[in-house]
Amino acid sequence: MKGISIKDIAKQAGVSPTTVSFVLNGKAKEKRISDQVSKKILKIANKLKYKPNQLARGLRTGKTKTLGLIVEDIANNFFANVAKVVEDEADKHGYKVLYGSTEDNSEKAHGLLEVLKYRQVDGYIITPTKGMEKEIELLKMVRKPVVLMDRYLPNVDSHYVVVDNYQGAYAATTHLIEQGYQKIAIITTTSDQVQMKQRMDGFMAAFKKHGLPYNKNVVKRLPFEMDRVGHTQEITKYLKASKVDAVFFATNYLGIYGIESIRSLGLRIGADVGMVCFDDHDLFRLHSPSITCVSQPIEEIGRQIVNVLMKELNHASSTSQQLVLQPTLEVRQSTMKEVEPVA
Amino acid sequence: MKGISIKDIAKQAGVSPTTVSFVLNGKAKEKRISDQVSKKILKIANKLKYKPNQLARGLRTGKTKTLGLIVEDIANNFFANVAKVVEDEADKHGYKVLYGSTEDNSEKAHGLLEVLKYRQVDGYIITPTKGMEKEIELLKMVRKPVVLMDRYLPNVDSHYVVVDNYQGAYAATTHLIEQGYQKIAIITTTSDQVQMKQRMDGFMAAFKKHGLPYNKNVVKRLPFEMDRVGHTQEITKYLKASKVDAVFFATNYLGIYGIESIRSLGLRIGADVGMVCFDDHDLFRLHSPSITCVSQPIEEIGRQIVNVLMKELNHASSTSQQLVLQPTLEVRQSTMKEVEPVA
DNA sequence: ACACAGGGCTAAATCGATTGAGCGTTTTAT
DNA sequence: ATAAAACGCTCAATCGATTTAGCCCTGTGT
Repeated sequence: MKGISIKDIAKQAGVSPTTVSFVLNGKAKEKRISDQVSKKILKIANKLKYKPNQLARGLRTGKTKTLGLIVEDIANNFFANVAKVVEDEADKHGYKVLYGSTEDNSEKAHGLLEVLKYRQVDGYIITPTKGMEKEIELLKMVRKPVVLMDRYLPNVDSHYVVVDNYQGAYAATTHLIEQGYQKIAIITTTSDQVQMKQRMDGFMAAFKKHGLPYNKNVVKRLPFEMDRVGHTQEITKYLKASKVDAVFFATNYLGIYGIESIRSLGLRIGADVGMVCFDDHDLFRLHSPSITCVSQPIEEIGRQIVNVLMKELNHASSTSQQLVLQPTLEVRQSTMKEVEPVA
Repeated sequence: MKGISIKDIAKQAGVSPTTVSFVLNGKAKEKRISDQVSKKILKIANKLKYKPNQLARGLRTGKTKTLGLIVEDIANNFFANVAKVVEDEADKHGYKVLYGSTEDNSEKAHGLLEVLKYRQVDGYIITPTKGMEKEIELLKMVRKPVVLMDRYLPNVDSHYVVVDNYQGAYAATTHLIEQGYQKIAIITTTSDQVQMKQRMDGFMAAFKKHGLPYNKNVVKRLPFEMDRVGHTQEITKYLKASKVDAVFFATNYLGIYGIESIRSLGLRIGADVGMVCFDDHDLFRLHSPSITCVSQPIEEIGRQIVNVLMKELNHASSTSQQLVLQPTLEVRQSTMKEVEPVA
């Protein structure tokens, strides 16, 4: 029950714990341990199924082989999926993951960082909240690798892995225009975080490129804190008043509320009102008509996050790795003016 | 950067680390440390924002204040939601959570247990896979608290938190009957795990109670491994052949495939074919018509899991705590024969 | 006055792994 | 021939907190 320690191996091999440590850490050559002894130790370690005690090791080396994953909400589809990939990838490198959700609340985020800090995690994967700049800088100070995800902080030079929100929004909007929609609107949040700003910019660029007439009614902003009923009411009201024929929803949940709103007006999605949404969701794929969306490469996001983190853990680079992945436009039925037969 | 240690406090207070440790662990009285010294130490600890190094503490005590959470799939809605509650609750007790997904694969599950073991987690929350009996027994041997979730192993005496699958299925089936559906079928998995068996039993009990005519066509079983296309094809074929007027889907994903299948047959959900599904999903709530389902009390499940675990961590009880929570039937449009206006 | 009983605190061992310094012996270089 | 280098390995300190054993001092009882 005690678990096999390095001492047990040393005893069986008739050598000192030091030697065992050297061999097990691949320093046999460097430390001039004979092949005979090396082999013997390895064999015994295998036989005993020795696993180093990570606590002891961590105490001595300061490395815990643990990563801290701070997401906005682990119960959210996108983050849960990324979390899974991250866990898988980290595992390949012998790392485990401690996670936590911020609910986009700076206080909670701060608390999580505190805990992870005195748990001595080796690296951080963070979906930053507002005003987190100093904390990220602090982690950089103490040379803890940090990779931001989903969004980054414009005035902090850090590693990050995000998608090209601008391009995604641009492509989605262009698609709507090419499908023949004329009065296109964007429904977004009041947030000024970078990812939202870029989606807005991408939308506007496509909008203006095609010379669509702009007035302030083209943009509808809704506060994140508003509840479900509030959202659908506002969207419904807006759709009724503005008589748009297509909408670009800047987030997942806005799209969902949008579906409800469009339906409640008795309008047909696609035929009467086209729609595209940023970020995919089971619901969009399975809905009838299915919903066109800008899909984020979740697998790749997760892989790259861990990839960047591992590089930093091995030898910190001087320049920040800032990866902008391309999302893909998933064309579905919600952007088709002709009614298609249900597949 | 080094972090405040117990020695720093000792130095400032002019006492030994031992004394500091006693005071900080609330053993001041027991160890007869004077109030003066106690207060002084506490004050300094606060001022310095001392946080014990969990590694050192863990090395000495064997307690890491970390829980291992092994779920079937962290990217799955249900598990992700439970995970979130678990994390929150654990945090209240000063515990952090290491997670992992099994994909219902015994090999992966075994690997996860290995890692968590030599990471010295204090307790385990496990969604067991087949043939995990010995491993659970082993953990019991070494007195590591384990709480199973979602399902349990019938021939292992362990703690667990599950929902009343039988009642849930019984209520759902009864509801279908009371809504006037006559030819009711169950579509379930080929799995013989306990939760599936109970759902089947609950269905059959309601079915027979109301004297519905039984023949083997009432039950359709589909293998878990089958892909999406296979599932929808099989379900579609079955629905066409059996001419049922309502279906009880025994899981989440079967219900989703079911929606697709029913639609592809040009049938109206609710009006032509009633449906109920075990387990809720965003899609069911937002689908139109919305889907009646048996909803699991996720908050409560998460809370109770941690609750049981904490009790065990504090003082192991001799009897197993086996909680069976009641699910609730969420009646929605998919079990209404009359077509309702979309809300 | 002397033993004995607390009271108030500390020294040192311990958990398991890592690592800088170093110790004998043999080989190589000069 | 003799110092220096190469070998092959080990000692002991260290990480930070916990915990057992015990030291010294004061007060009490007889």
